[in-house]
Amino acid sequence: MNDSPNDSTAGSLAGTFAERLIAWQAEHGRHDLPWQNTRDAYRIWLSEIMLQQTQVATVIPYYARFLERFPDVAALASAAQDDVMALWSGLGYYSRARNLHRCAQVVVAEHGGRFPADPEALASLPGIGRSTAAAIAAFAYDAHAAILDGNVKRVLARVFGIEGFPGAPKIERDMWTLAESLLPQRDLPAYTQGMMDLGATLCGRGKPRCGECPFDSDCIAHATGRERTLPTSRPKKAQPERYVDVLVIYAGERVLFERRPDSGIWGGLWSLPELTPPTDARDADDTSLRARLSAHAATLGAGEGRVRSLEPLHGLTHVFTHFRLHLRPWRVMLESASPSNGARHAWLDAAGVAAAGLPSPIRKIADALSIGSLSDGQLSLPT
DNA sequence: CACCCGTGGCA
DNA sequence: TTGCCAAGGGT
Repeated sequence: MNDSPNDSTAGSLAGTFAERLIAWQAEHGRHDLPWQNTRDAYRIWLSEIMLQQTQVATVIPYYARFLERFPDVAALASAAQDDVMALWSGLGYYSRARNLHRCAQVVVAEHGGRFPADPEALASLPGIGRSTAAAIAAFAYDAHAAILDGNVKRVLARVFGIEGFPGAPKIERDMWTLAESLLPQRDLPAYTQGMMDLGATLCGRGKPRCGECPFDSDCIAHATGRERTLPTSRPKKAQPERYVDVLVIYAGERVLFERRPDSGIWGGLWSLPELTPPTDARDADDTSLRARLSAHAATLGAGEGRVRSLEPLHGLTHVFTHFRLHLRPWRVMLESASPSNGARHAWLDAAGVAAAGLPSPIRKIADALSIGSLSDGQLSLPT
């Protein structure tokens, strides 16, 4: 189409972009990832959700465990949320797991258990946005739809010399338009996989291997020596520090856990009771701080006056994308457990802790204290 | 539109 | 050690 000598570089390249990419993918792309070589929309969907903002190597073991436990959409739809969260525990971005669960229920209830083939219908489901919808539709149904993930943004920014942070709304709009314009009329699965593979292998963030790239001679970034500066990096922002005291409240062999609300950090996971210290009372020797922690433990665990001991444990820092969290665990020994703590609380033994979905740093604390070291326990938490 | 939401690997 | 960010979506 655009192969006349008068066309711009981008126009000329655009004419052969897809066929070059598809040829490269067949020869050098990835063909044996666990979620490839299937047309099962459920398996494709599951992989796409897990792969959102998450690297392939991290996803692989989670994907295998998840499929074994929930082999089809009906099994997932009928699962308990705690079981879903437990299998997702450690993957991060836990709204993905809650949306995944809800999506499965919607697919069963409103689509007869079959994922829709229309990208727009897919994108209306929980946890599926425009790019994920296009990936599912292309891989499962050969749909003519463009993805725009981190890989594609990097490839487009370099090959077409696009300046500006790809997360900025204007740049992103332009990239969507470009991505749509480059789509081939056929071989959508190979093309889509090729975009992902090129961005993940040759055209990676660090040192792109331009000598092996099918666009070597036409890539603007390569031609102008901008491989390292494109795509434009995200504007820096100061990351806040947060501090939290967490209570490891023992009553005999059991430890008190509480379920976090669905919204906010670690939504839907089981965690330890926590208290945010006042800015002027972060010292472990602060009398008012210890009194507050003790009172909170007593209220949660056993009523006033039943706290036998309170001692600070070794702290840790957990780094998030958007802030740093300093956790200071405290060991609290109670004389006896309160019989009722409500639906948001549970006294867990080692097997219960092993089976529960915990945030990573809380899992670290539990491991350090040898809580939940029995790894074959069944999940038994209140609903 | 701006911000929120995890974790681990790697330079 | 610190910075960067990966098969993004929701609000």
